[in-house]
Amino acid sequence: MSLKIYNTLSRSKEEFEPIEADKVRFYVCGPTVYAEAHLGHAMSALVFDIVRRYLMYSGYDVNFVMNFTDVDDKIIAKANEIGADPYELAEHYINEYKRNLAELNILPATKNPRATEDMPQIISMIEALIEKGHAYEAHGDVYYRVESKDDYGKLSGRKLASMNAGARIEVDERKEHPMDFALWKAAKPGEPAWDSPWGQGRPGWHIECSAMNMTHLGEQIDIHGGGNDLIFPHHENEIAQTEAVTGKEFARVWMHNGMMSLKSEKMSKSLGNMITVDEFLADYPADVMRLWVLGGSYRGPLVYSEEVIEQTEQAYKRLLSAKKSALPGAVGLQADALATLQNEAEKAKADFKESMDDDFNTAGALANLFELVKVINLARADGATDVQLAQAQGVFMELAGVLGLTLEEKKAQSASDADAFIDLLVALRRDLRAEKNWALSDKVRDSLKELGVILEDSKDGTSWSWE
RNA sequence: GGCGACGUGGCCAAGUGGUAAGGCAGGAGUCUGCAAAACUCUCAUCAUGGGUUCGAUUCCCAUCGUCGCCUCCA
Repeated sequence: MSLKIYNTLSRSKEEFEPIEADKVRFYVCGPTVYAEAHLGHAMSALVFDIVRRYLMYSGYDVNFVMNFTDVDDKIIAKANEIGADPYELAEHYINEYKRNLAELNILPATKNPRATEDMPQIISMIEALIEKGHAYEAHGDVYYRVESKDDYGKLSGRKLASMNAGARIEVDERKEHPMDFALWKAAKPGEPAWDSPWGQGRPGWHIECSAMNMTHLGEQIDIHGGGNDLIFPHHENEIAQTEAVTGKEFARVWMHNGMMSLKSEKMSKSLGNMITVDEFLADYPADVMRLWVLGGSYRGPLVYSEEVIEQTEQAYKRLLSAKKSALPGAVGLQADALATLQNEAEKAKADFKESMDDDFNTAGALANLFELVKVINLARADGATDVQLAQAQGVFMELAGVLGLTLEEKKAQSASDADAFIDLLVALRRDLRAEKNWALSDKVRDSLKELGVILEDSKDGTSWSWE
C-alpha cells in the first residue's frame, strides 16, 4: 500500500512521490495575525498536523514550514484603531496563535517565517519578475502581469477571459489587466514601510509566501497546503509568481482543507461569526476538537453545533475506555482468546494504515480505532489481565498518537492532594456498602460526582476517576 | 452569471458496480443492592426523476437543495 493524496491541481488522487526520497518539503499558509485564532484556523492547523504526523509515521523526514503574515492592511487598520504599533500587534497574535497550537497538541513547525523577516528575498524576487517581464512598476506599486504566462488559472480552473466578464471590482487604472495583482504596494503616510528599488513600500500578500517558500524550502516543494478559500487568488498567484521566476513546477501536491461553518455560514473573522480556540478549549479537551475534525473528511466542510460537539465528547469517552486497566478480579484469557485479541489489534493497525493511505481518510481510520476499542474492552470483560491487554493497548495508543490524540484524562488542579481524601471516602463507603447502607453510600457517590469524581462499583471493589 | 464541492438511518459520518464501516442517541438484554462502565442483540436501501448494466447507493444526464470561491479570509 502506498500513500495517495488528492491534488487540487489535478483534481484527483495521486500516488505521493516526494522530490527527494524519504523527505517531504511541506509548506502551509498560516494566518494573518490581527485577531485571535478561531475554530476554522484550528481545523486547518489540525488537518495539516495530522497529515504531517502520518507522513512522519510513514517514515518521511518532514520539513514543515508555516508562515505568519505580519504586515498587511488589516493589521495596520487594527493597529490604528486601537493605537498600537503594527509590529507589536502582530507579535502579540503570533504568540497567542502559537500558544493555541500547542494547546491543541499541534507539533511546532520546523520553521515559522514571517513576511517582515524575509524582506530582502521578497524584494529580489520582485526584481527577478520585473527583469523577466512578468511584472511592471506603476507609481511605486509593482504588479504581476497575469497575461505573461498562459497557464494562469490552472489551479483554480479559471480562465482570465471569464473572470474579466464578471469583474465587479473597480478596475485600478494603473493596471494593465484587471486581474494583475500587487507584488509591492507603495507606502501611504504613516504605514510601515521598507526601502525598495521602487521607493518606500511593503509587499503584497501573495509574494511573501512565494519568497518564504523559496527561502526556507527551495524552488520546488512537495506539498503546499491551506484552506480552500485560498485557492483563488492566493495560491493561484503564488504558483504564477514562483513558476515565472524559476521556470519549474512549484509544488507537486496542493492540499486544501474544507471550511468550518457555523449555522450554515462560513466561520470567519470578517463575518464575525466565530468561536475562538480559547473559548472552545475552556469547555472541552483539545482531544475533542481533534476528534471532531478526524470524524469528517478534511476536504469537506465541518459544521459546528452544540449537538455535534457533545456527540464527539461521548465518542471521546469511549476512546478513553480502551485505556482502562484489567478488571480487579481478572483471571486471565485462554491462549486462543489472547491470540484473537492480538490478531485483531494487528488487523486494526493494518486497516488503519490502509485508511490513512487513502488520502488521509481519518473517518475510516477512526472507525478502525473504534473497532480496536471494542476488541480491547471485550477482552477485558472476558477477564484479560493487564499484561495480556498491553500489546493491544500499545497498538491502540500508537495509532491514537499518529492522529495526535493524547487521550490523557485531565486531572484536577490539586489531584495529588485530593487523592488521599477520595480514597478515604471510597474506603468508608465500602464499609457502608458492606452494611448495606445504600442510602448513605449512594449519597457519597452522588456527592462525589458533583465534585467531578466518578465512582464505579464492581464485585471486586470500587474504582474512581476524574470526570 | 462563472468555477467547484456536496446531498447516506433521529444526529455526525466512511464506503463499494452485486443489496451499506464506525461514533452519538434510542430500544431489548447480561452484570449490579442500585447506578455507572463494559459486553450482547437491535435500528437505513444511500435527495428526486430518467438512462447505461444481468445488476447502481456507487457510472452518465436532468431536476431540486445546501455550501465554498470569484473581494480580505484557514
